[in-house]
Amino acid sequence: MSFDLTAYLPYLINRTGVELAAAFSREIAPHGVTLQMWRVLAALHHRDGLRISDLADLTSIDISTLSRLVGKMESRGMVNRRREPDADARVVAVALTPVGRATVRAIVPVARRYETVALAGFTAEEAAALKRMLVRVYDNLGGDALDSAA
Amino acid sequence: MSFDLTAYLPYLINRTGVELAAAFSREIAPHGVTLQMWRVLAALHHRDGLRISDLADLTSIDISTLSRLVGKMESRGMVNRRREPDADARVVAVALTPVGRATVRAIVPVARRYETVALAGFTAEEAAALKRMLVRVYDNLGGDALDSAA
DNA sequence: GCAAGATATTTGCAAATGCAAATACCGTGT
DNA sequence: ACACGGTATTTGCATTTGCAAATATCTTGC
Repeated sequence: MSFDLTAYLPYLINRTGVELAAAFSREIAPHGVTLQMWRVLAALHHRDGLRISDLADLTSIDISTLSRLVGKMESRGMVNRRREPDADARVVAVALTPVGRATVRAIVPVARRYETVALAGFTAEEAAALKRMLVRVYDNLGGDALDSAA
Repeated sequence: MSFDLTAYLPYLINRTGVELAAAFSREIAPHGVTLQMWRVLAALHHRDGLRISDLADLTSIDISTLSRLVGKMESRGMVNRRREPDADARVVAVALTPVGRATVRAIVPVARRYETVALAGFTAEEAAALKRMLVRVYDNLGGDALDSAA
């Protein structure tokens, strides 16, 4: 029944993610942005005009949380929400405002520095290998391989 | 101002961690255990009799959340809390009960299977390399390298 | 053209979370 | 022995979270 926590992948990923999130949150707080808001901003920087459900996929934030978060960001002038009249009237397209874009511009350098610190001591090849492996793990979880009984 | 989200390490780590957590949570729910409870149980399995603050370090759960969580787990009979009379009376040692140990025994196989699925297609060397790199990233974040201005 | 089932988003609500203050205890210097 | 600054845990409180129900819209089959 041995089970080595310190070599258990979910443990290693979780603690790294939590640490990264906590440190980064502290750093962007002065910009008036929470970590979740940054995730939305980064997703919209990646591709603007996303729908709420696309944002949920891209940010790993629950869709109902996002609905409220986007509302808050809208009231702060970072994004706007609109239903395209000519398209499916159920979907809400979220787009960056000039303020939102300026916020992204302000935070991207911080984000870059963060990655640099996280990967200190890594060669470019190692960093790329790590990222590739994380994508593979993510993809492994996507399927329904886990639905089967033990 | 380009910023490729899909190659951004914190993004890759976060989405993998969230996915892992969500899927695993679903799976252990029938055992009457939440993910956070499992983290506490796994930490105590790693080393029993830990104090609340040690548990916080090991599980990445906030200490005040842990205080309440351990209370709940105690009321469910999974752990007990005691202040050692001969030792520092401020500290609370948390220990697994027989019920807690049985729960660990029930969940460890699920956890093992999870790691297997997450690492499907990885050679043993690749898996080990991934884990080593995650430890390195975690260690990189530990210091105060991030406190300095950009 | 309309009923019935799908899909996108919002909202209700209870539980979880995290910061800060409160509490309880320890240790040192005098 | 005692005041004082430090440490461990708990508690107060406001915010965030996520599930499920409600709402609005679409789509398909008839």
